[in-house]
Amino acid sequence: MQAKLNELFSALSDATRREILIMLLEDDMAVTDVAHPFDMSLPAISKHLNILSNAGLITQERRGRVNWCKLEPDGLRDASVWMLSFGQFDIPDIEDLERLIESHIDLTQKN
Amino acid sequence: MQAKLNELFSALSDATRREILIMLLEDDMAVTDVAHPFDMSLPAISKHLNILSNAGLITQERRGRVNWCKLEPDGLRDASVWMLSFGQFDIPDIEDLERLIESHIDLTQKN
DNA sequence: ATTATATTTAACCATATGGTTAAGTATTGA
DNA sequence: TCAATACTTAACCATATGGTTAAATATAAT
Repeated sequence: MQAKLNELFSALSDATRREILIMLLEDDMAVTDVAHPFDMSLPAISKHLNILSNAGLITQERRGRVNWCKLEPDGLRDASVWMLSFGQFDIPDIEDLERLIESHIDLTQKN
Repeated sequence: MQAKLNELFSALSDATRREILIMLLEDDMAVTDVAHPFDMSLPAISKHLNILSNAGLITQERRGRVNWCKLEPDGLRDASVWMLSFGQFDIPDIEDLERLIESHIDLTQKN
């Protein structure tokens, strides 16, 4: 369990990977399309996608020569449970959530 | 903001640091006492505590020669908001939370 | 059959991370 | 004043991480 949490939080600790997750909120994507907005080589993105897969945050399904990347909605669950179990911080208010969701949308539109 | 989230998730990606946070749920602790249950040198723990401080997850207050470590309850907030904003995963059920809180208690008793 | 597309694998590099030991700095107690 | 306590800082080391380019693989299109 600790190893799994290590992997999860570690996967989330990189901004590129978090952006990829946000992009995948919109829709499933091919690896090349995931790579497009980033100023980074395809192999680099491929590595990031592997890390996200291993952490259980996405799944990849190859159809023909295209590898489709798809958000794994329950992937964040364990990390979320771990954090909420602290129960020490104020429950994030709705406005914070809304502001952040907006910013996700801004981001996906920009790219 | 991305840099802050990097720091936060990165701080949480290490099992030693997560255990320290759980220990601090019980009470504030001196550095030496934090170090005690771990099979690791004091400087190593000191580094971990710095990382937790920089991530905003704990605060340290020196009184005399003792540096008291204290959980920063709102420290997890930003990371939590980020994760909840995905809103894609099932809300963690109460039983999961309770089971995990129990396991935290077991852990602090063991040490 | 050949070429283009989509992606991964391999080899490499610089920097970051997590540990160590040894030495340094305050503060407290005898 | 001298020694013990509670740390932190410095220097170092091995391995991990995040990037690169070049080559390999598999499928699709011509």
